Amino acid sequence: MDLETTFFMICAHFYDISRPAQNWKYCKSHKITNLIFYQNHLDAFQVPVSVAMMTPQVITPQQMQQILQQQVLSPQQLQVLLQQQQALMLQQQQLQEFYKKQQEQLQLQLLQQQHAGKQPKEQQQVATQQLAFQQQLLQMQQLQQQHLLSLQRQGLLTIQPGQPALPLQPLAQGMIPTELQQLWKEVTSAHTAEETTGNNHSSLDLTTTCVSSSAPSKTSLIMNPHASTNGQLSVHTPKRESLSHEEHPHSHPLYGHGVCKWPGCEAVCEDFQSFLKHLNSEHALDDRSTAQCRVQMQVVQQLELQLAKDKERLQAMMTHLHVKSTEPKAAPQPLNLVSSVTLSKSASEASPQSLPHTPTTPTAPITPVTQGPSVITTTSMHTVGPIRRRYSDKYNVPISSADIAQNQEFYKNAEVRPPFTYASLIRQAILESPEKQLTLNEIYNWFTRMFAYFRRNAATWKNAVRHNLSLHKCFVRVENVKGAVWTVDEVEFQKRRPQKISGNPSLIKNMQSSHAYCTPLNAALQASMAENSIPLYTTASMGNPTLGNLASAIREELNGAMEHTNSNESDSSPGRSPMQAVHPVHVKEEPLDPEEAEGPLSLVTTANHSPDFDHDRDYEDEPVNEDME
DNA sequence: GCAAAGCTAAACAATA
DNA sequence: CTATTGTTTAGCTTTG
Repeated sequence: MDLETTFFMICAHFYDISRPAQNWKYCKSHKITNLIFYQNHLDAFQVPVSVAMMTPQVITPQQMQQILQQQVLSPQQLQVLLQQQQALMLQQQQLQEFYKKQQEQLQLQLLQQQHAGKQPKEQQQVATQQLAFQQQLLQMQQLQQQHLLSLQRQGLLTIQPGQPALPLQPLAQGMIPTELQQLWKEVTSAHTAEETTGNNHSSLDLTTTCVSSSAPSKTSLIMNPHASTNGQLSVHTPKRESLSHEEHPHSHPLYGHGVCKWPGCEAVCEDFQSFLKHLNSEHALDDRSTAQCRVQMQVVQQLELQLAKDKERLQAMMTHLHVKSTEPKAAPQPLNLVSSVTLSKSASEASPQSLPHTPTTPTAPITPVTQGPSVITTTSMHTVGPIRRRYSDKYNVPISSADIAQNQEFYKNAEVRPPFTYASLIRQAILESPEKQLTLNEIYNWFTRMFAYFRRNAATWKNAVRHNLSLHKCFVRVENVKGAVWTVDEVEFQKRRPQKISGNPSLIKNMQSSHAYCTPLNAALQASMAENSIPLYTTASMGNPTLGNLASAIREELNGAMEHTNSNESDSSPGRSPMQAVHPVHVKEEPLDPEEAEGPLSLVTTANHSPDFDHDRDYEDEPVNEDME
């Protein structure tokens, strides 16, 4: 007896052989497939390669997608990455400008010198000078980097804790090059001054530069909070005052957890007094301290700049999305969408103060994804192309009308792969149709209409749809006058679920609790289900579409839960799908199981033409018209 | 480690 | 003849 025959027989035990051929064929083919595969390729199991942590500076769209979907990073980390990207771009721009300026200067110098003396020798000299100057510039830049790096190592430039190894460069180099240059010059000159003369002359330089700074008030705030009232900022005395900080004995910003928080210091000070001593001795007004201070100033300014920019951007995003989010019907639940949950979380945590309207609208469409190819997030996420199940499938199975309906705006506009299986989506498409039946083309249209993601790679997903239709016995092909349509055998569909949902009962709970506000409905549904007559399509007769969807969700969850608890009761239960009994149309060649053919419920007939499905018809204009042809 | 479920690709047949 | 629709197989990954 060969392997296939053996398996054929085994499968016949588990699957009703009298069912349509596709039922057990699936079992046979798949199991044999797997068995043969495992027999022949035992050594070929591949360990899924987990994507290594990307360097923070370069994020490919794929990685971005993965980050978003896998919740690898916290919102803060995402924020940081965003900042880094911005800083990098800024840096590039500024570097270009910087070089341009230098070129102009050189040109100017050249011209001047040419005017002064026109001897060719001098021209050569100028040329060499120019070269030397350029080299000097390069050197200077390198030194800047080195210096900043060393500052980072010393901890001079502190980074928020919890951030993943944030490199300094993006931030520091985000500074305006001229500023940086000057900063570097001053820092180095301070050092050299220290080395050579040891005097404090450079501190005077600091004073002048501080006073002549473009943002004196800001500077004063940073240097000394008390000096803000001082119109004429004098660095020397206020700074000393600020450093002594005697007014706030135990809340010195430079003192915490018994450690001096001076950048790069971290000296342990047992009490506040010793800290003050340490502060006055180690961090007195000298060249080093002032230099460090200035570095810190720059960092803070840069951060503020970044923050302002990001705030602005976030505000714009939120405004845009808020407008959009008012479009869909009341859909206040982000539900179990991995991506949207993550995103909304990150969005709201990123800078809550700039979002006056968000706290009250935790809507699913809080997505950073706006339409149009100009927006980074959208495009970068979809350019990934066909993504293979990056999403977590465990959330797929309990797909419900509510899941899709409440997030439909999101998926309509964002080319994000919906975290639902093809089977679930097909079922949803069919159930949303007024007749509970769709042609293949109508299903296609539903996909493209409801999900931006499916506006790409049509060949792939259409093939998958056809594959699913043929493969899963929950999809029944029905010959119609117009041709063939597909319907859903709800019982078959539900049958598949207990396996998956069994491992995750908490999911059901969460689901139910998340819909706690319709508890009465919940109870009613439970009651109705307890009677063993599952009112599969009663939602259609409910007035409120949202409630209907919610009820549908609950019912489905309960179905899953119940089927899980009393195993295969549904097999013999009268709660059979009405689908099979409903359509008078001729069913496909294979005769149905007589038991199944007598579906006791015919609720669907009343629901079929319920006007309440009109809200779904918004999305069905096209296919309906197309079908008329 | 295994089984089940899912996805993608592709071959192929039937049909419009 | 071509495009669409439907079926099936295969190979692979993910999940429980």
